[in-house]
Amino acid sequence: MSSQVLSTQAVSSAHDLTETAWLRFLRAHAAITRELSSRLEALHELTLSDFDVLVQLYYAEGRRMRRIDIARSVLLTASGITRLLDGLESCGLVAKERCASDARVTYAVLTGAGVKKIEEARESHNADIEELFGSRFAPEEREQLTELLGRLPLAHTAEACSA
Amino acid sequence: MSSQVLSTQAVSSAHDLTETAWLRFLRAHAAITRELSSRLEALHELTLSDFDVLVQLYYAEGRRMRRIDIARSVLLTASGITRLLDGLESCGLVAKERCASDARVTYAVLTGAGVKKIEEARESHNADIEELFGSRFAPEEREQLTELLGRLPLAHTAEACSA
DNA sequence: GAGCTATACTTGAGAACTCAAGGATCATAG
DNA sequence: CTATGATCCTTGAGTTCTCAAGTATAGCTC
Repeated sequence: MSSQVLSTQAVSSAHDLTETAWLRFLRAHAAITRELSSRLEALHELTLSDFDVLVQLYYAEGRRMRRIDIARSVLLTASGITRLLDGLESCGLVAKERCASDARVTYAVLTGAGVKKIEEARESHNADIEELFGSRFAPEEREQLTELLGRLPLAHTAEACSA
Repeated sequence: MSSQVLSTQAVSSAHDLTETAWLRFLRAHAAITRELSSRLEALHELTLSDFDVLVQLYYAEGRRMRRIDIARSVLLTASGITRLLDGLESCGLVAKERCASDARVTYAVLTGAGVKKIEEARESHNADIEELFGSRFAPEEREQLTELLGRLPLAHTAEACSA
């Protein structure tokens, strides 16, 4: 790490290489999410997590999901989701809905305002992602990168999303 | 995103590809750092950020750095560093040191205990990184990945580290 | 149908940040 | 030498999470 690790030259053993790659991964994540979330906040008053949840709901069947499934798909804890949805509910973007067959679960449903919001926000946000992330790579590099990243642990996401 | 975006099959346009790659990047980061930091905490009572700062100091000249430079290299704000170092100082891993030539700056210096701590922690932590991240890739894939990640915005890290 | 365990959700307390503001020192320009 | 502005650091307040504990419901087993 430090000087050696982030400069390209000192890359030598397989081990240092892993360290370099990991450090770049970490720093890039910090730098990009910082910028993305500040833009998202400024333009749409949404957190990156808010946005993430909204998009999950947007694509879900009936634009509705169990809270626990949201938690798993965006990698937050159940209690994190409770608090996050509290916010989105008080903004009128999401509503609660009881489940007929299981009284333990409450669905989160996207409201009309929520749909509108996410459609607006997605435009600028996708452009930002393209600028800060995607545009760095040629088409076939994108595929490579996507494939490589796909080998990393994604926790429950893959399962939750391949359903 | 959602179903389409994280499954490999629905990958089609360049745009969706960027979205997929970005989502994988985000989720992988969440999943890996969660696991890494829980192991680090359990074995060594260190945060991922603590560790990061400690390693930066470990490799710095004289094992000493200005707080502002630490902030830039690990991508935290100055105030975040103040609080983080407060913790490390009260654990005796790091000490303050006045700068002779500039009274505004206080250095953070790694103590003997700090050196020992980081050398211990690095062993298991590097193994964890290898397990959760590096081991997913063949040697030449590591180089590819490292190169690709190097094109992403790393904020001040590159400058701070190439010095 | 009584008890057990598992699941879904919420809540209180606390960790790890951020931002905005303030204090101290430095560097420069007049 | 003195004002001006930049830089380094800290602090108070607020945000967004987490973990642990608690409540309520479900389903299974005997």
